[in-house]
Amino acid sequence: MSEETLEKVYDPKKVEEKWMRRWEKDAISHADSKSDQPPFSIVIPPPNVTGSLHLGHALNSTLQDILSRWRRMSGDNVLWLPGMDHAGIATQNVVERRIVSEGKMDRHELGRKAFIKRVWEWKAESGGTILNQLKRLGASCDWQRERFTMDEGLSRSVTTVFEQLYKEGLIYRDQRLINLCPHCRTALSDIEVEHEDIEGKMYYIQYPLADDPTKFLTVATTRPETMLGDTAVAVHPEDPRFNHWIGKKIKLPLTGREIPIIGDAILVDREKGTGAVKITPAHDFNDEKSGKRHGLEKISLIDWSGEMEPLLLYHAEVERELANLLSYESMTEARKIVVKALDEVGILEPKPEKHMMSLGKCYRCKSIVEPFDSPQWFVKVNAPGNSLAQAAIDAVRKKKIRLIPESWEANYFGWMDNIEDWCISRQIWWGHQVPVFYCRNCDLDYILGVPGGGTIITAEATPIVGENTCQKCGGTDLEQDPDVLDTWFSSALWPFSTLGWPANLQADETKQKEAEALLKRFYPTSTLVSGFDILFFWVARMIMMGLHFMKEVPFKDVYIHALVRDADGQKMSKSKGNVIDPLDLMDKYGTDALRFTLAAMASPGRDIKLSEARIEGYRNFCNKLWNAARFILMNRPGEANKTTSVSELAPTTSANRWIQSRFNQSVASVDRALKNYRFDEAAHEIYQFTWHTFCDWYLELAKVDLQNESTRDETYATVVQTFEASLRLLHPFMPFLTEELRTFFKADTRCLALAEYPEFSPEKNDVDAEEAVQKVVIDTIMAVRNIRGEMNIPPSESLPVLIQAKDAAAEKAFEKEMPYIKRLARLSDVTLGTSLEKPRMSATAATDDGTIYLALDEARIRSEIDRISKRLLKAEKALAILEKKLGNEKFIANAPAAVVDKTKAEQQAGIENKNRLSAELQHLETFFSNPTETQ
RNA sequence: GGGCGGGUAGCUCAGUUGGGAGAGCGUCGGCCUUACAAGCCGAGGGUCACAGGUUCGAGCCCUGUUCCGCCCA
Repeated sequence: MSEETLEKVYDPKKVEEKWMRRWEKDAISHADSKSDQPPFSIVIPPPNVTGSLHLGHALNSTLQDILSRWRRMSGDNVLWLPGMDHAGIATQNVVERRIVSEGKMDRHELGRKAFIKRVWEWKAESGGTILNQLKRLGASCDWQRERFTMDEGLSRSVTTVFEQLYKEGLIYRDQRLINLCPHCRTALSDIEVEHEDIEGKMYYIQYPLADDPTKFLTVATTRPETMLGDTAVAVHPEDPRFNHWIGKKIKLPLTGREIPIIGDAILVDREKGTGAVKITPAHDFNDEKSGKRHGLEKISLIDWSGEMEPLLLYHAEVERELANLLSYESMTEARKIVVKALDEVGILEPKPEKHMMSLGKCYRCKSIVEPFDSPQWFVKVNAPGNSLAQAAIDAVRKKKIRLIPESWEANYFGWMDNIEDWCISRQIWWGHQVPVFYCRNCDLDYILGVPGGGTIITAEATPIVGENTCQKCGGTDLEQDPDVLDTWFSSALWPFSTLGWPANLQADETKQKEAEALLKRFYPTSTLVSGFDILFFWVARMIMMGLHFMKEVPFKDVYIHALVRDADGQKMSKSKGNVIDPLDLMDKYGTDALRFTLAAMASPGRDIKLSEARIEGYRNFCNKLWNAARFILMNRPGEANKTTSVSELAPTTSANRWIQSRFNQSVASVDRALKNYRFDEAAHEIYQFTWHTFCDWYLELAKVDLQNESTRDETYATVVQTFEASLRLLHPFMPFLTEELRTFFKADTRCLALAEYPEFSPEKNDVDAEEAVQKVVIDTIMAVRNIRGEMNIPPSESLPVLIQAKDAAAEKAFEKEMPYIKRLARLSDVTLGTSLEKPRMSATAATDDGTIYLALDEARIRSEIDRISKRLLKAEKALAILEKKLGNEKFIANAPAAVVDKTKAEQQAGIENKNRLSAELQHLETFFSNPTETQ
């Protein structure tokens, strides 16, 4: 290919798809279960099967891809395992909406079996678009090993885990309050409830004594509608106002019931409210605990839809007229009705009082959740002697698992120390059905049909787990538990279930061997990359399950990244309408630019406010590299082939030696940054090197050597070598562009993705070359440019200068590097020497090795005076700080000698600089006091 | 109420053994310098939220105040 075919501007669209296909064809990311290379494994946080790529995924996957590509190129046997989560509630809702739109009422009309079939059909048709989007992002997952939380193997893992935990007593069934989402009609775990502070109203209700209706206790509540389910009123046992009433009875208003007054020092805070508290154990978590302490009955009022249920109202002995009004009303409606009824009786104290209260909402549908009394399955997380949580805490405390950034540890410990049992049953259909059965013969009374379809099995039924027959009667007529497991239950097993655990249950011997090999090689996985929002949902539970079943941590490092927000720092959400679609950004700026932006902004512990300006900047970076490649191709010797062998190249020119040394140091920085998960630092280092060091300085210097017959070949070779190596260094961040560009310089049939990552080697450091170029070339050129810039001397105006070298050695150095200096500073003519006669009036600049004189015509003397004045002011300021420091005796006495010496040296240099500048200034001013002398 | 993170240039943010205040974008000035105007060269811009303390020395360590964000109760 020649330069004619390279367009002036990089167009990502033309190359991205090609390389996506090529990587897939070459299976660059397929891990070898038998390879002896060091393993490196990552399991992807499985996106929801219903999902489509958002910026969170883009960030998460970009970081994983950078790690994967980096380790792969570094010689590791990399497994990045992709897959999806069945996302129980979310998926069920999606499919259910479709059914409704097709004219059916709801899933119950379809029936469970048919519904699940429909979900699978939906998945086959429209599920998993996100995986293709990940491919577009360049994700180098091992696509041949894609898994799904509901696939056969993973379902086997789920059943195995459930049965074992049950047999260990770590899974149990209980009837208690859980969080009910009335909209999703299912139980939620505690962390699936989001809390929101809202301004509520406090109601004060007078509860009359049963034996003396003239006396009453006033209770305060934010939820008056639940009073129909009260089973006691509590006061503080040491509260002299009320404690003599303990043991008496209350006639519960609006009902036919009498309830006891009890003393409860835990529940009642004497300072707050009225000092008397209504207890509703079926509708409040704290009341349930108090009820348990005092043996109170739980009287529930609502059904699974969160509506007032007539039979329950009857059981609660609610006055019939009121019960009729309340039947099938939501809690919100019920509140209005009950408040009105209380008011009519005249026992509502009118104290309109605003009160901040916390409202629980479903994390899926944002409906208000209700505490609901029902039979559910739980995982016991802190069983004495067999505590899942304690093991998970210890693993992090003993650094078997590192959280990065470490600051998340406090959060992790805080949550784990207070963790409560995990409610894992969900009353939905899409998911792993609880692998528990009940005997229709023995427990028929406990298996209840629910109006509108479905089954409820009460807590009294005896679970049959891992057996085909009833242990009591030997019967085989079994009914499976209708609930399904929390989606997070199966994703908790992801790091080992995806590798084929349990291997002994694989279908055949080949599969078993493969599973064993995978587990042995890739578990524990190396790194988990996760957003902090699922630290508890997912990460903590993987740690518990991994430790329990594999006896080893599931991953060694957890890199926790932040949220991607919009440019104003707002969380992106559909309802706010501020969602930025990463695919749009990829279309507009190219995938590499987006990836690079995300990596460069991924500073630990800080949210990413994504701005398009930043992406645009990195789009420009892509273009810069593209044009560097164009330039290099333009300089390719006609007959040269692509396989420039430069591995043993020992360059001789200063520029060539310099760039090799500089590149080597960049490699070290990038390596250090990546090892510390500092994606931002790695990205900045590569950006800085390729743009400013390689393009801005080196290529400009190389132009000189390329025009010189004797240095041409080595220079072209060095240019290509360094550029190609830079592409490799950059590849994990910008896979598409780097692959494309490398094809012009390497006839390698392998992808760049499989090439070697640059390695730092101390012997490649070249201190002499670095110093020569920095001091003699760069400092000099910058000095001249500063003069030009300040005086607006255009580059087209070539300048003659004098360079006064400070000694013979310096003179030699200037002599040697003069071609670079002349070209980059655009000098027409240079007079070099150690004792030159300087021009009468000139602009001057000093470097370590000499002084540069630029003859001035009269018109520019004024601006030179300005320029020198500015510099003098700066120099004086800097010097003053140093002198103050050195004038402090305590500094001399206490600071380390090295610091003092350094400061003294700086002071010396500062003085010389200042003196030189002020002398120069004086000299320039003589022109105006005595202009004739200029001639 | 408890916990965590943050307040650094006009904007977005870096800045970890305490000793130089930095980057990108934007701004200003000069350039179509034979790869790149999505570019090149130069320049300006900050009492590092506030108040104390430790130290020879604090953006960095300690205490308090304040504002913003998040998590938990």
